[in-house]
Amino acid sequence: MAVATQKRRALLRNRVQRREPPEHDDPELEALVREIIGRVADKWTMLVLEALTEHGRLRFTRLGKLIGGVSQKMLTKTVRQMEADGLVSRTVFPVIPPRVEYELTALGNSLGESFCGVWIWAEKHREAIMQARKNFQTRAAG
Amino acid sequence: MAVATQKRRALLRNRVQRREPPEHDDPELEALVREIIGRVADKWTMLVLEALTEHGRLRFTRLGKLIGGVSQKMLTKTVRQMEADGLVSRTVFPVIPPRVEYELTALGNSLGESFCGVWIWAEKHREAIMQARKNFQTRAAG
DNA sequence: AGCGATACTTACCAAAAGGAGAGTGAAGAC
DNA sequence: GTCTTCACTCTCCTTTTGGTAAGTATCGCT
Repeated sequence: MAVATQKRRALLRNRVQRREPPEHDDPELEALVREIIGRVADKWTMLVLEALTEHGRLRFTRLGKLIGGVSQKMLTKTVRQMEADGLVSRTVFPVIPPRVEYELTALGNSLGESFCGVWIWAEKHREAIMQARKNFQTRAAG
Repeated sequence: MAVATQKRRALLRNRVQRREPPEHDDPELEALVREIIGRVADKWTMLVLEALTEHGRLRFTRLGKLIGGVSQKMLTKTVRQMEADGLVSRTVFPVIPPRVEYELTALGNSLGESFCGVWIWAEKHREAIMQARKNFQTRAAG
């Protein structure tokens, strides 16, 4: 067991160094990883992740304003799911009016770091993408 | 990934120093980046990305089988959008029966590399997530 | 003549996402 | 006594997503 874990760790390290996506040999594991990815690769989840990474601990309303364009319903839903997955902690202060603070857990923070590469990619390549879209448009029209 | 994190942190620090909240610092750019992220952080897009990263050039049907559980409709839609964004190239061979091959462009490859961190995160922390879910369940029940 | 292969497209339908707006509850300010 | 605040929750409604199944086109094979 310990040996297997070690082997697995080494494998992951190598993958990172080779910058290759993980291989999925075990179908059960693969399904699980996909389910996690599917959940985490969601627009609102990523925006909450970003806001909390940038601003640390936040109250509900402020979090919503920082994200912008999110309805209370969706914000509640997203943040609750993230709590269920252990990505954020939710602290309720028993005062009136209510005060609830959200903060990334260690797990949430590590996810934020992993997604960081994608944010940078988007910023870096936005012009290339816009150009690609234009080209596609004209090709489709012609 | 550590380098990427540093870069992002630096970027964020600059924003803070300039006293510009993210939603007001070039709203056009911000909106664009979010739109890109929203498009790219999609279940099927990520799975196509994975399949093409792992297996290189692929035909339509094989791509669908490798992803598994995707309908023709969604595969077509996803792959077309990725083509429009310049992430994949689509090569049609004028033969019968038709032969169409999909392959990542340089841009698509770089995105795959950026997402790599997320895949590894999901694999690495899947147990922590499962545990968090269990805890949340029992807490919600109690 | 009929079948299979391939990469789609289209029509139809169910489910989920998500927005708008109203309601809640209890304390403190006016 | 009414208003405000906050973090929701609930209902109603529209939009989007996505699955299923059928159709299409053309060639070679039998």
